[in-house]
Amino acid sequence: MPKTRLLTARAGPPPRRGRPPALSPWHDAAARDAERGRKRAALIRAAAQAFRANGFHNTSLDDVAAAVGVTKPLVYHYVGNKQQLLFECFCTGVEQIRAAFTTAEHSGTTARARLVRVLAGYAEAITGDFGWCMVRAEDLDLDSGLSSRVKQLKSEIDQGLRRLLRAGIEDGSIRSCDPKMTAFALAGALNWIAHWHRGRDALTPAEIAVRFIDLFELGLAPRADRSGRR
Amino acid sequence: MPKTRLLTARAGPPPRRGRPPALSPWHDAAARDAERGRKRAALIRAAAQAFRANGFHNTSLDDVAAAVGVTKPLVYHYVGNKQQLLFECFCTGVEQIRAAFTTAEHSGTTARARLVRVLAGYAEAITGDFGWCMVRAEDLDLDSGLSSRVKQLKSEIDQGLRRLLRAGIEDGSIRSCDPKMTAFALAGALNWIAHWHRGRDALTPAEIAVRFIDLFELGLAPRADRSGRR
DNA sequence: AATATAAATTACTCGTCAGTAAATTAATGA
DNA sequence: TCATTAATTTACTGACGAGTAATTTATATT
Repeated sequence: MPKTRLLTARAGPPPRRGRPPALSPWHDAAARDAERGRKRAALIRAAAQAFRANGFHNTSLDDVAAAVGVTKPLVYHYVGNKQQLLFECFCTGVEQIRAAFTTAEHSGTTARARLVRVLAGYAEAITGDFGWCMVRAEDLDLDSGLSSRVKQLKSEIDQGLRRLLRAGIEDGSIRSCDPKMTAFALAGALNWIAHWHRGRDALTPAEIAVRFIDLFELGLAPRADRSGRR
Repeated sequence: MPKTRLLTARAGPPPRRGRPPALSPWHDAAARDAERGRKRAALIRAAAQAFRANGFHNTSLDDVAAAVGVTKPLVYHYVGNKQQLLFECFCTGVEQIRAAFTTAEHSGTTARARLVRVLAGYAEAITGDFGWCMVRAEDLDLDSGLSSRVKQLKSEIDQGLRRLLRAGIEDGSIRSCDPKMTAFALAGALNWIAHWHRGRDALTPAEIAVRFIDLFELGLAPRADRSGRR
């Protein structure tokens, strides 16, 4: 794992880089804040990668700090503590999935078509850096406050899937089924990708999604009809 | 969680219980071995329950020992170390899934029917005490020796699913599909049950399996034909 | 009875790691 | 140029928990 070193190792603020600094204090303050945001994000991403590679409990904050070329106390400077760090990873991942929902919401005619869009975006998100944290991170590792927020976020995604399923049953694009169990099955299959997918896998996330969706839409049993074919 | 206390807390061998001891040394030796086996199994089961409840890293061996009314060093007496304990939990769970395969192997006419049998047994196993260990235990927590054995066992299950899928495509009971991705999707959906299922859930494992299998067999898209209907 | 062996305990060691206190360096602003 | 604030470090504490040594208690064997 190459050290990304997006954060400076030397003490003090980072050297100005690129264009010469405008003297407006406004600009400077904004730039500094942005810089801080970028560093924080880099830290969180590095943590997510380390957690995925070695697991949460086998990753020390020293490891995370080293991965980004920095020392542990700085981690505390950017994010409260280890739990918080995991939580941030989780949120970042969830955000991607929410984005998939909002994108799909306003696209596609039938609810099934929208659902398919969501599933594709979902698969993309799971294979990303934060997929592991979203899926494998245990809320058992978070104390009640953060744990319940995680459950809340997960539940929202679940509800989103169920809603689409119900809508599909309404508009006739989806066979009548138990929305709760079906949502669990869909999410489970997709989440599981985080367990086996590695960067150098034969299939791209998009290709994986296509095959999964084919199964979900058409099922294993052969079809005499052409219904559901695109 | 009530202490099961299947192991005695007093020092020394357990008090003879039930029928008076036959004096045959043969019988006694066998009985002692059996007793030891039962205690070992109880320990492993208690560990699996604790791991599921609190996670592997949040469960100390003191916890496990206490759960069974005993002290830590005895855990080492029965099983090598913490990793080994996790590994044993894993194996116990896998054994149930293998049983599902062998049962299904000799039943059902079409490969799809056999697959459905396997999936039902799989779902049962996942909801059991050892489901969590099978599914959520990270091989990252095991050092290379045990880790590779775990991977081996998982792979065998995966291959079993793929083989059934290929057989189904051959005999026409399953639509043509990518066996690898399909096996991943099926296993993922089922494994995920371990994440959300709790003992006091509305549906029994069997009922869950029925709904999952319905989705897998028939898909989300409405069917004009009756193919695949039972 | 005496000895060996197994079951279980108490009481310890030792490493790791999350989290913190205090110091340092640099930039920003008056 | 001086003071303030942010970024970053070094050097520490304190707890927890895996694993072990030595010991006790009971059963089995001769």
